[in-house]
Amino acid sequence: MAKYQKIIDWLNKNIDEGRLRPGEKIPSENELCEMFGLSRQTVRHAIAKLSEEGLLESVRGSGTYVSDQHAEEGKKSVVAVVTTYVDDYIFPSTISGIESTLSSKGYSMQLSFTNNTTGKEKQILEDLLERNDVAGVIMEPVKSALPNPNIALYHKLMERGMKILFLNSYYPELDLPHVSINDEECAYRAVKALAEAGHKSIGCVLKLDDGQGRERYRGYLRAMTECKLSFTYDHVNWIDTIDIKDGKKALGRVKERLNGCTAVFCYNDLVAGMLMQMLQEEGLKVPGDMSVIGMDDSDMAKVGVGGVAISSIPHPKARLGEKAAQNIIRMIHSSGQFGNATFEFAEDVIMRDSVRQI
Amino acid sequence: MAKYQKIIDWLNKNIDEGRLRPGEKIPSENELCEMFGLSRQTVRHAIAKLSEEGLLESVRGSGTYVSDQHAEEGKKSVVAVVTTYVDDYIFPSTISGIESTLSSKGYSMQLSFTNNTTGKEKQILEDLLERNDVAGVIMEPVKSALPNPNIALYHKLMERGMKILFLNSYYPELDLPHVSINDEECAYRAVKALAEAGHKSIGCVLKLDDGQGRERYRGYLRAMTECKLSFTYDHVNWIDTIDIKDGKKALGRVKERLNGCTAVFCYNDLVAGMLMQMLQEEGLKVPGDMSVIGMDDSDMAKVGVGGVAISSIPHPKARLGEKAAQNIIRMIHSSGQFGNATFEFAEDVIMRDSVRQI
DNA sequence: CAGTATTTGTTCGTATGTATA
DNA sequence: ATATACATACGAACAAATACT
Repeated sequence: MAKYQKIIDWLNKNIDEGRLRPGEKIPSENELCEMFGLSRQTVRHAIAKLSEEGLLESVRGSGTYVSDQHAEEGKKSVVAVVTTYVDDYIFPSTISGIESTLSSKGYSMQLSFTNNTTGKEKQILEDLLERNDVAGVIMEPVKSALPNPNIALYHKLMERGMKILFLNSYYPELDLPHVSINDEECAYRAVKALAEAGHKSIGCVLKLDDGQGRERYRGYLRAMTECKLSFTYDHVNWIDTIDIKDGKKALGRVKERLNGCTAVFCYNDLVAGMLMQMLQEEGLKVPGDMSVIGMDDSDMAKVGVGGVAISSIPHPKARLGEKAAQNIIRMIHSSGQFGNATFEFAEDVIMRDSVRQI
Repeated sequence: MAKYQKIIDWLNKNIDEGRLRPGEKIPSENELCEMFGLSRQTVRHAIAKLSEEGLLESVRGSGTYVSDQHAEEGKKSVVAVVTTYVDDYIFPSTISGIESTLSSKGYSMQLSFTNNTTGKEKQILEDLLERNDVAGVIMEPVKSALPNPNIALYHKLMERGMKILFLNSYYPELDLPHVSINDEECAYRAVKALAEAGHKSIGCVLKLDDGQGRERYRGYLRAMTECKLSFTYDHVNWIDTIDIKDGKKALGRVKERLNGCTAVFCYNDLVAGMLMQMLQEEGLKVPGDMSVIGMDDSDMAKVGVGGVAISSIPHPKARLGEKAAQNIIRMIHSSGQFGNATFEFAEDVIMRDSVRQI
């Protein structure tokens, strides 16, 4: 190893461990020469290297000082925001909430999409590893219910001190904070609302490839158990993202599996709407024959399908984004340790036409 | 001036002026020593400085080479995208189109919002001036119909070689390319469609504070002239962004000014929808008493107001974003000169319930 | 305030090691 | 194998800015 590298290591170590604090003067070149038994040229080479990195700043006639943290933070004013894809009704508000909060605190936002594929996620994470101007990441997990092949990359980012906050869901393998809705609690409230309306046999249609589906399933189960309703796995329907795009095809099976149910809890309003449309086309009435409840309180829920407005649980949208941005900024400012930045929203059901009181 | 600075200047000049091309070997350290009559340390110091900047790369045992352009571009792989605000129906698709195209070419997207205020625009432009990792900007103008106080900042950016492409509209003061819909042509087609349906007295409701309103007004005028319809300025209604948020209040005046019209061309579907709602509430029938045509082909147009689907001109949304991203990349790659990167989309009217055939 | 010591900035010279052509 | 060219390292000197007495 080169001799100057030893000086670099020594300085790095002392700065890291707090023996040399920001603004403090490091030993003079001649002192370092004696300490290491090296020539001044070599010492100067080491100092030059660290100065290039911005860790040290020399003042002629005075000395060499450890850079202010502040000066370093000024350069790292970008927060990367990575989401899966763009939907029309939640994404715009959330992203707007994130951006307005970030920009009011002097940060700019870099936005990427994973298209919900781990390949693209990998590419984005590798890019983040190479960049040194990104202070933090707000990340929406990719297929968070399935084992993720990019966990090692997250660990690398964490080792480099990158602040990471998950949005909407989280990877159980990583001990990192998240900001999301409390999917379990929301699902619980939705199903409980159906039970309180007098329904005994309640099915569900959930998404299987993200953690939100998993959590909502847990909430469904808790409500069913607590309300002492009989639970049959026959009434549990799992669909995935592709099914949602295909639409009716995938929902054909669903109708059969809801046989005997008087109510169904749907993953979101989009699924609820598609289901209602299918039921109506087959001559069944909502809520007469089947009560339906969704999530997100989208425009579709308000307008309704076939004139039947959909009961739903509101999504905090803009507030979710603001909270996520606030928390990533807190994490960035607090060096090393920070309080728990996890936050979960839970809203109450908005009852509309699609649920029948028995 | 330090002697090593002379070497740096000489090298910079030769690289700038193309005498030393990317990939080429610069004179060896010893050659430079002789050329400048300086010691090898001094020459090495100069080379080290430039290597830190990424302009030179030394290979032990071989020589020092001018960095590939490619290696330099690798660092400037951020495209800033600045839009006014987030709406629910055009923005998501457009931004998604931009991001997917940028990311497929190895660029990442930094997104900011001006909230349609010149103050925020100024702040963003100043930030861009300080940053040196941004290769290009896709910019949606702020209130593009009014004189812009930030033109000087745009000139500064241009002087620094920043590639700038405008989206949706443009500043007439600046000779810069834009990607947008052809507002003039689209408005022309919409109004012509009304004329071809037999309408003689056609009004309009347009937005006054952006260039799109101005262009659509020109299209309205051209259609009226070409179809030899009588034009009265009484039938021209100007509203601004705040009116749209206020909703009905501002449209009260509009109804009076449309007196005598049998059809009206609206700035977009949102305005068309609000107008239709107001007319319906006052007992007037669409299209019986008044035919309405909008723009953007939003969900609202498809679903309709009071069961009346709105005729509209489609917005290319995702394609607009893709085109903008493609063109900014073209501009970035072509050093200095580039072909005209301006592109305008023009779509055909989609006729629905809201226009009556006379 | 002046003078001196300290500290970094610049430049010269020299030497050895190591990768490449 | 040799010459070339970069990488690392040491020694020395003076200049310029700062700090201290």
